[in-house]
Amino acid sequence: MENVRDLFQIMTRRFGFLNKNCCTLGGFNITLNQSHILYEIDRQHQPSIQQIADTLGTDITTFSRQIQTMIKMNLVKKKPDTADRRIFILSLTTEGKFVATMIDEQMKMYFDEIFSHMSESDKETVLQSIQLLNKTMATSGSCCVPPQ
Amino acid sequence: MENVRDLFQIMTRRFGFLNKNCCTLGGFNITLNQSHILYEIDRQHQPSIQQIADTLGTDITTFSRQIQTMIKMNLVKKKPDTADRRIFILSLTTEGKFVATMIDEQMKMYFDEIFSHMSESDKETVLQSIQLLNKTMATSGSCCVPPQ
DNA sequence: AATATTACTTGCAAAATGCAAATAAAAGGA
DNA sequence: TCCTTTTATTTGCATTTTGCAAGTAATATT
Repeated sequence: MENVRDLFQIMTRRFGFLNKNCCTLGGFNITLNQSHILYEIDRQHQPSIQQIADTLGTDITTFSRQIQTMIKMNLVKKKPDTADRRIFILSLTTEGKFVATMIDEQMKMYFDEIFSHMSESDKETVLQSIQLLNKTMATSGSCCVPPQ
Repeated sequence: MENVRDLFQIMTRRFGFLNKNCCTLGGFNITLNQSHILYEIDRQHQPSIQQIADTLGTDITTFSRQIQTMIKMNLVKKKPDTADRRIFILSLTTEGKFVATMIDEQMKMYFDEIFSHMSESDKETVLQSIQLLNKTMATSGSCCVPPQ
């Protein structure tokens, strides 16, 4: 058995490549980072700029500009919160949602391909393992959150 | 059970944060990217510049400059290959090796912390799952390699 | 009402990126 | 062998990305 860090490093690198491939596929040309932003806006419920920046561990001033770019690209919208006018709520435009969905389907295809080389019970074990790992990392204090 | 992509996305994000934390800890101030470069040079046997760039999926011209920076920082050395003088072999300096080792130990501590919240048999299952996953992704054609 | 905090934006200078082109060495073909 | 092609690496250059410091505007606290 290789050491633990090696296992994780290799796995996350491969997953990173997979993610990167999905960005450039199918004509739309977005960066890996933009793909992650689309993903998070799609996932979270009425997220603010600050929330997504925190989730991704990106500096807020940098993120502010990344959003400006994506608004110009017509992938993302922002509208002021009705209750607190300092806050801007992010959402995907129709085009942004389309791109996010395309990427999602592409990722699903890749995963299906990977897991097609595994028995159903192995697949089950692997997915449950990752789920357990995520749960454990979530409870495990300061180790797996953005710095500061 | 959440969907597969979500599981992976969350896991790799957490692992990314963990990695990032290790860069800034303990006084040395290197970027996440530099940490990955140290890791790969340490891991591979007499790697060339091209090899590491390929492993990390980084553009060769960008990588050439990243290495120049790390040589100036006295973390990395390069020396021409004796057999093929186009090639430069990378290695860590004493200081680079020290930093790589510190990061490695820090990562090990984090992993120990995470897995301390798990039963020994769960830990075993999780690690074997990741190993299986890596093996499967390795054989599974074009899906998990750098673009082009 | 004055002060502090929070959410977000902009100025600016530094760093990182990648394409095109250059160099230099090795490999392959006639 | 000479000529062409390929490979490994570097540099020029223009663009993009980054993050700190400082700003605005709105809410929260005192």
